[in-house]
Amino acid sequence: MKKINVNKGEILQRKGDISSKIYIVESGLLRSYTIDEKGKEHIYLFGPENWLVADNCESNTPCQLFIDAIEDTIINVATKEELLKEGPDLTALLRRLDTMQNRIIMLMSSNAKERYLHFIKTYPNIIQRVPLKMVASYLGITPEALSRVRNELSQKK
Amino acid sequence: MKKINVNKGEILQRKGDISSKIYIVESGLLRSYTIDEKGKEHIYLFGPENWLVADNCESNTPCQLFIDAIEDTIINVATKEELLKEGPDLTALLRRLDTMQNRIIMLMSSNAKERYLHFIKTYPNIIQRVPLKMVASYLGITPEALSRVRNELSQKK
DNA sequence: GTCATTTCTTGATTTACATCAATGCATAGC
DNA sequence: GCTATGCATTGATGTAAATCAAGAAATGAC
Repeated sequence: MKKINVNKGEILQRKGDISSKIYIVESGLLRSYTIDEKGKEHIYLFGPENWLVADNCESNTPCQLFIDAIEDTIINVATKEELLKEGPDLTALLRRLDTMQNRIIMLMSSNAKERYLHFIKTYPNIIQRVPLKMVASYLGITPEALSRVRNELSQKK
Repeated sequence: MKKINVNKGEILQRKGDISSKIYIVESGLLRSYTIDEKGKEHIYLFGPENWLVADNCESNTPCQLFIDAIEDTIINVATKEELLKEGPDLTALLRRLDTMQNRIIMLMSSNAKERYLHFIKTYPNIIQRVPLKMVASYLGITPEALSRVRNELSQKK
């Protein structure tokens, strides 16, 4: 488990890499994302303080996700093997599954506005720290659509 | 860890239940799903042989998912506490995370046709066993949309 | 400071999919 | 057997969000 500094913009892992690294964020902000065949970027996860960021690819298979730093970030790096040996943090693992479950349900049942409202409620601190286009990418909508949703919501107040 | 038989149509768990049960499918087919505020059903997971089906809700918080049997099914039931004590199957847990990761990426980047093609490639045996409307529900599209996709694909051949 | 690049917004248009409605086909119950 | 219920398909219409395009505003480089 090695502590390292990552500069804003630095890429830790690329899609296709064979990597079994796990990043635990101490401070700063990471993100993991894919780029699809049409060249569109989709953010899979924001990794703020205390989050664990990793691709779930099996050992020796190519990763699906890019991981980079949105802010200057301090992380602890471990290999999956190390983490498995020490006995992984089950609570964290289950919380992660819970996050993913919520995300899937949200993606299947919510429209743009509902997704945005859910996001600002669940991650109130993230929205201040990233450009809106990244929020849109996380929500699975376009920046234009997000702009209109936000506009509509501010009208109402 | 108790082995029980479940009849087709039987409901094992309802949304809102406080339950920490985990179902490991020995034979047959379970499904977990939610019903949103608009009354629409969204299938979260199909659980065929050897799959683990459970809600990831924390202990003593209400579940989000319904779980029922699509076929007559034999399952092993454990509580989360039991499973944690015995040391859970980490490989299974990671595979599950991988499945969820793929699902999220698919939901964000694929249209109806791509989702369907991905589904029949990934779960070739499921499609024979469930009504198409459940496949549609899993894919996050309507039965009508699925019907049109399938129609279009069969034209091409 | 200026200039360049990226981000955000606004409007017009298009498109994929949902919704609504009707009909055909099964399967199950009696 | 017949009737009822659920499932699948097809067509017509509606709609949320994508796409395309152009400016405005913010950010960063020098």
